[in-house]
Amino acid sequence: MVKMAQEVEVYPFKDIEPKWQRYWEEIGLFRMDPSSPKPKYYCLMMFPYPSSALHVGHGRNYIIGDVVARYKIMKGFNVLAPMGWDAFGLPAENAAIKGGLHPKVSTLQNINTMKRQLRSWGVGYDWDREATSCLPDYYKWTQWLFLQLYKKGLAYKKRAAVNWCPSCQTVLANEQVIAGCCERCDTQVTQKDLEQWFFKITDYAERLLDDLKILKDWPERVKIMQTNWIGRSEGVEIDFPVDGSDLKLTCFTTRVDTIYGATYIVLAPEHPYVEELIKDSEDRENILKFIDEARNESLIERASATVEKKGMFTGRFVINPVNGRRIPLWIANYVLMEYGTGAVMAVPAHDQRDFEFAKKYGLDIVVVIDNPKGHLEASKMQQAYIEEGIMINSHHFDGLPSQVAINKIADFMEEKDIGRRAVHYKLRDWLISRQRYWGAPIPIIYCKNCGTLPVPEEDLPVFLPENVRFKPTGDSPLKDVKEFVNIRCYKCKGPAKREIDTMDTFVDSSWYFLRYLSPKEEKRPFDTGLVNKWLPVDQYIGGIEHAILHLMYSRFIVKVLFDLGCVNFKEPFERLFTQGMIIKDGAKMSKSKGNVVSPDKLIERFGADTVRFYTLFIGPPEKDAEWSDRGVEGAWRFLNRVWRLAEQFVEYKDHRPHLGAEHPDIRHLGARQTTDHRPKDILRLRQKTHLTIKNVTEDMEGEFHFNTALSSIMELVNEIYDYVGSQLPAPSSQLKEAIETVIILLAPFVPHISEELWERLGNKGSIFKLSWPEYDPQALIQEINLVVQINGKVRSKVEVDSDSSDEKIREAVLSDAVVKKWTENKSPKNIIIVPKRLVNVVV
RNA sequence: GCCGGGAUGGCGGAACUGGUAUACGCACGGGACUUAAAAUCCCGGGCCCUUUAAGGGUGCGAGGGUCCGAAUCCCUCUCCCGGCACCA
Repeated sequence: MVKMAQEVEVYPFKDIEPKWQRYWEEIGLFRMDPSSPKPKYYCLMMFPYPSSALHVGHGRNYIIGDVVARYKIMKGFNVLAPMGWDAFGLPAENAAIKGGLHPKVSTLQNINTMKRQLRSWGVGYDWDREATSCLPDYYKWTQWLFLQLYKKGLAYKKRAAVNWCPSCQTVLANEQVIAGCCERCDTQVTQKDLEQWFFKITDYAERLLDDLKILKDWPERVKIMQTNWIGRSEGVEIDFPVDGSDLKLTCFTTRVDTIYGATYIVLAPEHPYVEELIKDSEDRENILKFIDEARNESLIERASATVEKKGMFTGRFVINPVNGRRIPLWIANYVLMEYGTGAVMAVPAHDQRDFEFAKKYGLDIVVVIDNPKGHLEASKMQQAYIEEGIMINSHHFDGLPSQVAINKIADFMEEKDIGRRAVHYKLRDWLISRQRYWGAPIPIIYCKNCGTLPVPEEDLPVFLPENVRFKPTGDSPLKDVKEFVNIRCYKCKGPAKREIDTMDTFVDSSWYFLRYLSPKEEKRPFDTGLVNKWLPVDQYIGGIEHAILHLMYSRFIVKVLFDLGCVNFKEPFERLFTQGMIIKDGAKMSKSKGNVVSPDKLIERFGADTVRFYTLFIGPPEKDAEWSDRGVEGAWRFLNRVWRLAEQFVEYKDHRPHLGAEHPDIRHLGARQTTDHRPKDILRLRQKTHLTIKNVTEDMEGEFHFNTALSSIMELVNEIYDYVGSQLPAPSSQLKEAIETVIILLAPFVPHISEELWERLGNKGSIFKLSWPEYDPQALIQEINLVVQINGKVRSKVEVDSDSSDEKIREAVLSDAVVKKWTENKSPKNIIIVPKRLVNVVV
């Protein structure tokens, strides 16, 4: 760590930073003005869960967002940059169970800590619009949202095998299970049969997929992840009559071209027909035992492709409807009830899983698609042939290419009514109930007479009782709160019970960006007029970890609201930016790993602007980056360098003596006199100034490559130092412009020091009231160095005017001494001139 | 296994639609200032060979190709990171 001698003169960030933070609040820099005629810009950061303290990794998100907001303010937009709190959730409740504070108390405390931290970073928000999801004025409307889905039939309760986290003592949505483990605590997830509330997101699968095309400014990888998660497959559902029974088994396949090669059918152990089908089997006991074992395999075992495929013959047969072949019916652990129909037609010759299974249990293998590169012999195959080919053993489809047959067979089946085209998705419905306390109560009551009833909207909110006993039981602690649970039915006035589960916090976060437009609204969740004016969000910024969860749920909820006529847009987020993580010692920062870098200490030592600068300079913001304390010092040095430069200029401006003997730096600068190139140097300085404006603006408008934007500004500062250092500069408009440009371009990144220097240079008012500078294309044109290559190798350079004709350039190049040396005795075959870049002489 | 993304000095990373590879910063070496240090300012640097100077060769994970010219385009391969993972 650095030693910081007290006597060293450094810029006074400790005075500057609070001063300007106060000033921005006073002038309401971040207060959105509803009556402004300026174009709107909704800049949204994913609202955080209020944990005890932020580290520099969290800071990256807010700093990036703050840079964007400040830049857009300078570009003349009416910027909306709100902030809120995703304040329900497990950690606060778990802390309470361990004997800590009540979740409400700890959450509100954490919010205060985080607000202080955000402020100390110089990150600005329109705090009048703050929304906190754990407060009744917010969750009232989360409950309202539930009721809307309920009314539309999009919220329903069903008994199902669900993911259960034994550590969190609650169910999880499919999206919250990562490789068979809980996304929060990494505990292995088990299966439980429970009655749970779901949102019918599967009804929106097609639209969630299709509308990804609208999202042009989303990272491709996020769209791909969502596409894969939705998992659309086109195929055919085929009915297989069970021999000696009225039952029909329907199988879904994407490879109907292989139907003639189906040699057996496999059912999932959970398939509803299993019981009926095996009731007369001699082997019934063993089959039931097998099913039981398969169902008890953990998710991780079931999900893993490497687990051994196991199955049992049911003793029954089904009829392949295309050829009348009687084929055996099996039950196997590798068939999933949740996907397709829970019954699969097996074609061992053309599916690797079926192939392995058939080999293991001695089932028939029939080739129906031949490899054009060499005839397939079922008995000799080492693995399934899954590619396209020529149809064989398939009656009148023989000889067709399989990719043609696939459609013809589907037509044929629809004609004969033995099958039909169908689309299936991997996406499952969203399980939203949680057996936990710290969430929005699900607004449902159960009446013995009237059944399941939604709480009337006028009775919202269903208040979350505060006086509860926290214990990890697997049931919501609300179960024991009698005055909460036991109520009268509003219909029959008889005794009724409230739903005791609360909602997944992802429901809270699926609509918060609408609440910001009218956070104090009491009569409705949001002001439709304002929301329609301000949405979609122009720029959304957050972590890649939400690529599927939050971002898909929000898209779903907005589409539901669109269908309800509550909003007039189909997608909530126009442009998405996902920033990378900050890594320390090779790992994500976390308390348990002990590698957390606290921003508070760094701000204390170097100031917020240094932390901001380094965080932005560390690398491209969408990529992960390794934190380096040394790098912070580099940022600190640079800001001091800017400070000294500007301070020096303040002295010029005032015509005060600037070569004071006491000040070694300036004495030194004055002492170095070289030949006077001033007119040329001044042009070069102006060129660099305008080139920097161009580069920085392009980085701001493009992919947010703030690291290169800052590099450009540093180059300009170096150029100014060179200019100032090589002569005794008289105050000039070009030098003034260069220094002012540095300060203005730096403003979105390091706002405190920029405001202060701007003021010290004699300007009034906030630097953010200026408009962003535009570059002068004329300033970029001047004499240029053309690189001269001989046969593609750099050998020399010539200086020419930027508007020289090719003829002139050719002349200049051929008369160059180095070129002459290399082309001696040879005449140039070809001379390639790349305008403003290089000349290649081919000999 | 499938689908993405990536590999550039000692390190983080630049390089516009193919056109001076290594900008900017960190670390390092040298110098100035200083009693000294810190801070600051200036200079230096891919690697190899040669050298008084200058110069030459080579170099963007590996190998090949297209082109006057390739980090960038094409083919083959290696490794790393992320997502999905028995989806029929």
